[in-house]
Amino acid sequence: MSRTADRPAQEEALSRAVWDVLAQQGLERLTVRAVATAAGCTTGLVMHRFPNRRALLRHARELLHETSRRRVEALEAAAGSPREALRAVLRQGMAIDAESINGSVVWIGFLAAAFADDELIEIHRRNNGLWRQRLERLVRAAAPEWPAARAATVAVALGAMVEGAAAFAAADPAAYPADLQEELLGATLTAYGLAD
Amino acid sequence: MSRTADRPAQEEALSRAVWDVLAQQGLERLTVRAVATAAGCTTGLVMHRFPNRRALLRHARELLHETSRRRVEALEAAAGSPREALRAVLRQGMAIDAESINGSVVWIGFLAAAFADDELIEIHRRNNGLWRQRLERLVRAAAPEWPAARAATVAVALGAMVEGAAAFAAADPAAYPADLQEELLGATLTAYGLAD
DNA sequence: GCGTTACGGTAACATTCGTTACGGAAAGAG
DNA sequence: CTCTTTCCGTAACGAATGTTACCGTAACGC
Repeated sequence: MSRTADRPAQEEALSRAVWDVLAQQGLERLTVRAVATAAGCTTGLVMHRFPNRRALLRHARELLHETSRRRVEALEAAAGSPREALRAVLRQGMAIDAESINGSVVWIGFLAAAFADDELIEIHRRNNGLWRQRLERLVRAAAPEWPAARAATVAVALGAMVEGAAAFAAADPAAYPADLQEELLGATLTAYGLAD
Repeated sequence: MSRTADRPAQEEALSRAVWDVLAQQGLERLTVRAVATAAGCTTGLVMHRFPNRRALLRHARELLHETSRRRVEALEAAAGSPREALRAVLRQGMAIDAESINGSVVWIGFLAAAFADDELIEIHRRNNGLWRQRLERLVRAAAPEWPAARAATVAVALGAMVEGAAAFAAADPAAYPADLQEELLGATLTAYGLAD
């Protein structure tokens, strides 16, 4: 063999470049050239790592999910109680600092792109289903006395509220500051009887 | 003068074509030619009605807001009680049939486009602020005994839940059917003590 | 009926897109 | 040191984009 490039590391760097472009320039300017520029390389490397643009987006979407899954599992493991775990996991889905605001913008960009790409929408649905299952499990642990149907409904309601709040905050951070979002989460958990 | 074209009607038809393309092909395929084809004309008419593509998108976005505002006000006027009005207004924000699912897809498309267009994001923020004020007013009417801060928080929480649920349903209608969304709304209103 | 004027379709423009092909260069094998 | 193999930047391709210019045409005033 000759020189060996660290392909996984390059693929991850390119995926992060996809996130950057999506966060700072939007879906319409998410071109192969823009990604290459953001990654500090040329289109040559991009097209040698991925067969085409769609595969690049798919990889970036999968890696985004994987990253957030790892973060969520760490939060869950670090939590002192089921209700603490539920709150922490929901909280990380909101857009409460510059990084998570960027994350929400990227999330919305991928969602919009998915409507024009069957494979992206498939990835979205699978990940959303896993997210829903996770929330359901956390709610069941936080309220063991509830019937299963109640836990399922409340889990989706909580997930939807967090997702919507993150979208609001991503589009207008000044109007939806961090403390407002924290208050939303606290009020909602309290309303459902899931606060500490 | 010579022949007089019904410019407002044409502009509305073109805006509706923008919605159609956004709903059926996604933001990435939202081109001037695609809009013209969907409207049954050529790019010539489009570019004679709007100075450029961005102005076309802006008009379509404004008209979308105006349309939904009228629908919401009709629901509000037809409601028999403040709580009925609140529920009806929130319900119409969800994606419970083919038309409202399309509406949610379009809404997400415009939001994603707004991140790359200062004027679009400005329109979004203004409309979102009006939507927030409306919900706040409806919540105050539905729970007159609440302090203002409580009403404001709950209004945003309700709006975020509806928006998130609509996004979930738009991306995966089979996993988030109409009755599930109705149940989400009912459970959330009940949790806040705002159900009938 | 005729001339004028706005209307909008046609076609072209430069630019940018995704993708492909090529070639120079760097690193390991012998 | 040399040969070989992999890596990736360069440059080009055709297609598609937003936008502009042009021109036939249909309707209205007279």
